[in-house]
Amino acid sequence: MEIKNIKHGRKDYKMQREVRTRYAPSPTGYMHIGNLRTALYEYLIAKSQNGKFILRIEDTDQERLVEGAVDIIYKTLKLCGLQHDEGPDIGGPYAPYVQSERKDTYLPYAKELIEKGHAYYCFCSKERLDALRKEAEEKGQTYMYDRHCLGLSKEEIEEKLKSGQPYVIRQKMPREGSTSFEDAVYGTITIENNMLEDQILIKSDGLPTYNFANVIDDHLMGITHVVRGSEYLSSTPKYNLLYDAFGWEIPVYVHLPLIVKPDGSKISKRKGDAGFHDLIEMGYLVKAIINYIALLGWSPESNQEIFSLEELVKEFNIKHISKSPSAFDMDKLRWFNAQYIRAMTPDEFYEHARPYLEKAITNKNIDLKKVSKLLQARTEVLTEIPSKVGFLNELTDYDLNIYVHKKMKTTLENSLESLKAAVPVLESIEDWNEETIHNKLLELVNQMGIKNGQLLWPIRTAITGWEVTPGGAVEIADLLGKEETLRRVHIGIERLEKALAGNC
RNA sequence: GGCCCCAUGGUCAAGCGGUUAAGACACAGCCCUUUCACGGCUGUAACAGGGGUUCGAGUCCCCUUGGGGUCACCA
Repeated sequence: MEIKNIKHGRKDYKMQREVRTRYAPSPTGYMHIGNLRTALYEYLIAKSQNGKFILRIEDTDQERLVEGAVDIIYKTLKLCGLQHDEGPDIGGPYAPYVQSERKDTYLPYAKELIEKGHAYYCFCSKERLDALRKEAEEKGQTYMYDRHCLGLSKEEIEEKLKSGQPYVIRQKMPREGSTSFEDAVYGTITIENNMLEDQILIKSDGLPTYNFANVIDDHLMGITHVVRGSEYLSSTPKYNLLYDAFGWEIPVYVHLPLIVKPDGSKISKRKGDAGFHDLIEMGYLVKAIINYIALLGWSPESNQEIFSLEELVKEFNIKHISKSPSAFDMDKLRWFNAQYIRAMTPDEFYEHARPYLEKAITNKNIDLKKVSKLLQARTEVLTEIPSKVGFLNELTDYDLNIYVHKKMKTTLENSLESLKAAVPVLESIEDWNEETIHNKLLELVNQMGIKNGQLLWPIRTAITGWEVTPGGAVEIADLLGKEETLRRVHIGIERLEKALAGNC
């Protein structure tokens, strides 16, 4: 009862403490979409409680280091607006924030553990370990370190140390009982202690393993909420044993469900799955990506779907994080992207579309801004722009059958009539713009006593040569200009006449 | 294989013992309309299976099945 009260008091204290989360990537050069979401949630958890978001680089595995990877991390966080409050590039009260630069801080803690009886030196060679592993495998057993070095006497250890024999430091796990912990999303998790291996804390190169460094650094840096992927769920008891051995307060754990591919398998760089930067290159907007992944594994209380980062900060709540893995759905991302495109002002969209338009449209007479207006409601992903505007450059050969449209009630014959009738009307337009073209053409429709489509469909067909185009006859005629429009209409007339004559 | 976790339409998901089981994407149809889009409306579609508990179970418990994670001197 008393203990319970103490714990309770501690919890209250914790609630008053400043919330501190950390994003702790290892610099391997690829921004996995799941990692990004972890960073996002860490940011949201901190910011929604007026806390701090810290960036820490976990580079204790020097073999996996990738040049420039840290810059990718900075760049991505910045692009996404996930501005950290402390980190290697901006410093902070707990610097340094790169684990390789904190190399010397870990060993003393490991030694403290040895003194307390929670860890021990191990001099086993890689060969011996491999042989052990192989043997276990052949017997169909689960390999676990046999504690060979636990029995070493103090003298033996001294001697080996003195002779410079390479060593690691292992955590000594309890062999009986079980360890439970509370996860903010998964609830209580219990694992039998005999499932816990005497994991390595300090590697033979003197650097700590993740398993050790994360505990030391999280404590030293005052991290209150440890947020990470659910793959760490089963090793969390090991970390808690460490916290307990040191007498440190255990942080709040927030394990996140995985993001998987539509077929349920996990996303991997090796299989060529798209990372964050690939999505950007594919024409997706940063804000759309953030919005989408925020909703992959978390849901707001309302039915709102479109969220700015600021709104997410307001709405985010750990309680609504789900436990089951979610599939990354490109279609839905596309939809979000389209939503963001439509929400832009015409000028904003133009700025985004311009690079694509400039590359795709070689016809210098075309007003790109007008094209951009036509495209905004018809674009879901920026990269699809080029495929929609080719007809503006030049009129290519087209199948005359596209003049025939059932719903428009157009045929080769009446298309020819319409085009012929349109020529003098178009020629008579002095001030060539959408309004004048529109008015004149509709006037003609009235005169001819036909439906709009019967005149406009053939014109659009003649001046584009495409069955489907962004914009109708009027907009496109305006874009092409009077001369080019008439030139293309005449080509249409010629080709239709030829075809009809041939048929008779 | 041992251990851990998960399980509502094709996908993302709401739901906290009593609901006609939301909403979104995708799909289909209709409307708008000079094509295509946009927009609007409508529709198809789900509680994995079996046992309990309860007056009553998607909601709680157990089993089965399925999926995922984890078992490194990687994180």
